[in-house]
Amino acid sequence: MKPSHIPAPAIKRLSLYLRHLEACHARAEQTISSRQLGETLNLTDAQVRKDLAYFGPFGHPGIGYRVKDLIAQIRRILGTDRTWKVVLVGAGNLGRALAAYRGFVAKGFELVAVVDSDEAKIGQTLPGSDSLTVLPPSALPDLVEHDGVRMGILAVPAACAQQVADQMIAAGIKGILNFAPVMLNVPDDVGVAGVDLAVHLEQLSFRLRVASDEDAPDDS
Amino acid sequence: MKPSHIPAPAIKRLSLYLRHLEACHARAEQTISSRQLGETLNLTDAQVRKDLAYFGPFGHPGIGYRVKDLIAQIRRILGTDRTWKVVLVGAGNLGRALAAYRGFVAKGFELVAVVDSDEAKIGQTLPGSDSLTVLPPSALPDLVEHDGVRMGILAVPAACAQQVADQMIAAGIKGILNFAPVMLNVPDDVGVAGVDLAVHLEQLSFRLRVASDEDAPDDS
DNA sequence: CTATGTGAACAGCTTCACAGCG
DNA sequence: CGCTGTGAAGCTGTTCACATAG
Repeated sequence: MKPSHIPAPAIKRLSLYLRHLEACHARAEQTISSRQLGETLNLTDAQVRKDLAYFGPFGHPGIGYRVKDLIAQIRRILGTDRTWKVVLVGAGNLGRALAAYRGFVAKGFELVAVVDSDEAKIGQTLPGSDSLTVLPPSALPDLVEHDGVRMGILAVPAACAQQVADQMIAAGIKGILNFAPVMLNVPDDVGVAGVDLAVHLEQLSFRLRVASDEDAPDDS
Repeated sequence: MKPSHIPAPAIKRLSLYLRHLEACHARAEQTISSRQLGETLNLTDAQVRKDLAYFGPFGHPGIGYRVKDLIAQIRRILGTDRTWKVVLVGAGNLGRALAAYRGFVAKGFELVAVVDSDEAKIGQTLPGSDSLTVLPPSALPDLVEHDGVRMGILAVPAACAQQVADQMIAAGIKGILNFAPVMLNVPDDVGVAGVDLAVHLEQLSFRLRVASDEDAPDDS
């Protein structure tokens, strides 16, 4: 039986396993052991086995995991065995880049629309993307109801992020990938993942500061 | 005395505290209690106090924390009281957007150079940025030694990410913000923070899949 | 003999509860 | 009183060690 509660970090690692498994599959490898899968990602073999065992007995004692099967299983678990339609909200610098960035297109996500509240941008066609035209925010409800969009990427300035997020939620969007450096307030049934560049850079800064210098360590 | 080991999650929250404190400062608020600071970020007051107390007794019993002072302290802890010079490596879609994106410029980081190995891109001037010209990878050692660059943002295709990271490390870069969907192999004295869009989207996908209970619950 | 799946031991992070200070 | 700083308790996630299967 599966545990009712699965650690959040385990879900994150599932994505990493999938990434590596896809690389193995491309190299035509048939099976992989928990040890092999773990050492690429600096994890113990026990960690890998436990993560996978949360979801089912996918392995074969004495053999390991069949790469092809495990890919299919993890995709099913993560929900990327289907394709999720995604709307990009915000056509500023960051938004335009994300529209042109194809890194996630082949991985179960499809960018089907771009929305911006700036009158001047509405109607523009974004270069690099599949000729996506910038739509007004009023198009959001239709995208959800008619086009089956469930997820949105939020790439607007911090000052209006919460307000725009509210519009997205009101339209029926259930998952938001937030690039604005603010903590979004959302209902329980809406998922938020935050990507804050400043936070990441600050983490690095902290590591470098303690590693390299100690001219002014601090107090006493 | 301060504990020799500080939990990594605490460092991450420090960035979030800083973000909120800056907002408070902009609203001319003088002091803030651990409870107030915590409830904006969905954290307990004890959590906030413990995080801050790892680094020193910044609070004042009966009053709380002085916003201005705490901002200065956290900046000092994170190392963003100085400005870090950053090089962007990779002038593709994502790289160009990051160059134009000003979200982190005012927060202690300054983009001073852009590097790409594509001959066709070298010499180009990126729009939106401060007239940065794309340099060849051979410029990296000079940027580190002469210009004081310590950190790099890696925005190149997955296939060459490790190789390019090795060049950066060889040049003396000590912190890498990695946008490529691969696990980088680096020495202990180099810090890596990864931003993987596919991983984040997959986390959302998982949440949505389980939230919207469905047709094929799982295995047997 | 190899490699999985898993209860038990362990470690690390968070919350609690209270002493102490303004 | 209000609020911080902090040992102690509690909980969650990771590692260990072994039974089990091929």
